[in-house]
Amino acid sequence: MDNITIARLLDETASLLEIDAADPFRIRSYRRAAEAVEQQTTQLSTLAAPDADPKLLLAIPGIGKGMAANIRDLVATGTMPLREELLTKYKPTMLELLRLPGMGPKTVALVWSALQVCDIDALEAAAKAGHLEKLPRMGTKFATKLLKGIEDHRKNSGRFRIDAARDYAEKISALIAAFPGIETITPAGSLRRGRETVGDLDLLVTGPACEPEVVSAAVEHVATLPLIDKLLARGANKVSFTLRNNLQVDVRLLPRASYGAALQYFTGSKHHNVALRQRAIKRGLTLSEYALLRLEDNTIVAAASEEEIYRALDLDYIPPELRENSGELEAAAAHTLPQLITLSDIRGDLHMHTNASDGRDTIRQMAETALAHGLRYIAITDHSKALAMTGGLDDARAVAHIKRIREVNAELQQEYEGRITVFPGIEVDILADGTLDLEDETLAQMDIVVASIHSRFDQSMEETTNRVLRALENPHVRILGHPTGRILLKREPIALNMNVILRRSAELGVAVEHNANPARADLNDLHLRLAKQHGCKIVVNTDAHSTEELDIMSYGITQLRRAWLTPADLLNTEASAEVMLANLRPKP
DNA sequence: GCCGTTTTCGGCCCGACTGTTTTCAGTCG
Repeated sequence: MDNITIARLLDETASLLEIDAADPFRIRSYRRAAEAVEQQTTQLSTLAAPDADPKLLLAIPGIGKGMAANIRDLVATGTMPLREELLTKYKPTMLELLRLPGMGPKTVALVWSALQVCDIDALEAAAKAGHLEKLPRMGTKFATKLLKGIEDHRKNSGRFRIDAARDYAEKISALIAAFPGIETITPAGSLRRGRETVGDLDLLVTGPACEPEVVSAAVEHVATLPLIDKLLARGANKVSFTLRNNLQVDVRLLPRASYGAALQYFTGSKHHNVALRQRAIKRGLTLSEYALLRLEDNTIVAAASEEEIYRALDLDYIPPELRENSGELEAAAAHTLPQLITLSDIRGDLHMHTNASDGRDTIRQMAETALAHGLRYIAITDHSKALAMTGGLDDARAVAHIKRIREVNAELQQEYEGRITVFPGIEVDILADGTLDLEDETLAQMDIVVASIHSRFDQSMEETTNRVLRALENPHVRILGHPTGRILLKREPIALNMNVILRRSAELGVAVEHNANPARADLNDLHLRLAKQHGCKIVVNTDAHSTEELDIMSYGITQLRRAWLTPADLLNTEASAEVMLANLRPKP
């Protein structure tokens, strides 16, 4: 049993305990343990083996005697007594109910005890039949909202966020690569195009072991991978299967000679490929997943690499992120494709948290990791007091925190000879009426004030828009944080008039943030293009809560590339911290 | 359940907001 599975089972047990109305602190122990397990780099199954030193498990923070016993049970038997006991009282499908908006553990327990409802279909039926309204503290409004939530959930489920998909792709690729004679494994499809979510995983495999006369052995290897849940299909050079989480994976093993054509074909998008094939036909050629052929005599024009295929069609190479048939073919023909932004263009990150609020690491740790990532400047922007659960800072603590940030900055400036600058900042909360939850005098002391919405996602579009507009008028606000408030796969974006907000941001010189977090991938390509049109200053930030999360900048870049953005379109590509700061809205 | 210790038990993040209320439980972050 791998760490991820152990973590998932512990986390599920925590949810079941919640439904069981158990001691909240006990529940939190299970959640903390799950997180701790997930972050371990060594496999716990070895530490939990009967002959292993029991101290090794206990050395992990968050794992005590009880949890160590749980983990040993999980590794030995695949389950544990508490989990089994809870599953006699509740159903595993109830865990899915918890993912619906408005459904917490108490409500899940209530519909179970009162109506024997334990899955989404039954809950939907109960809501439609008006049964929910007879329950305490539930009315028509709740039922309406719930039905909408179920609809959204159904629409999204079955799709996986790009970060999860990429993790699975890497895991599977490592297993496939173990077979001798396999050289290259490339994820194709929407993952390669950098879509925010993917429906299934396409993995293209090549190398000497994929040549037609020997490929069957490699196919056998893929078809017997240990993490396969259901084997769906197995052909001469293709294997399809699903993982336990229902993610479908299609693996294709192809000879080197046609790898480029296959990669092009399976990367898509469908519309891009249709347009590309039409272009081929106009030139007396035909494009398939095997090769670009001349129609009259079937001779191969190009097949081994994507570059030569595009070149043979009189096109510049089109990066996968642009392949949506939205003008990229015309631009490639006219040699006017933009020089897209890359990760190495990013020189600063202006939104991150430390252990002063809900982050995990210190100012110094964040700064040193940022430096190691090649950044020249960062802003520490912990939460303000309205976000109480994060330990958000009130005015006094915020001011004290600035002082610490300045001290650390002074130390780092000396140690690293000015290669990294740390700006003091805050992520201030935009309250329901558009005011901010800290005093202007406090904000005046910050170099970077990021204003974000964290509550009242139910306001009307007009109310929310006005709320943001009012916040923008505060002269201390320099960055509008995660503007659409979207939590991918979980919540719709806030209903607001982005056009108006982006226009006003541009007028005031307030930068708009593209949040790099794949969960919050929140300005979509349309918004980003609109922001560019309006002349907005755009920044891409990680919103990191730990040093590891500084890695997620790469996901933000992918989305910027999809929006055709170049380094010149971003503010935090500026090499000099001072120049970047001077380009932000001037301090009052 | 974990942790830290004053080795035996008390502390462990909490405020905003909603829908249903006539004073608050439940959800969310």
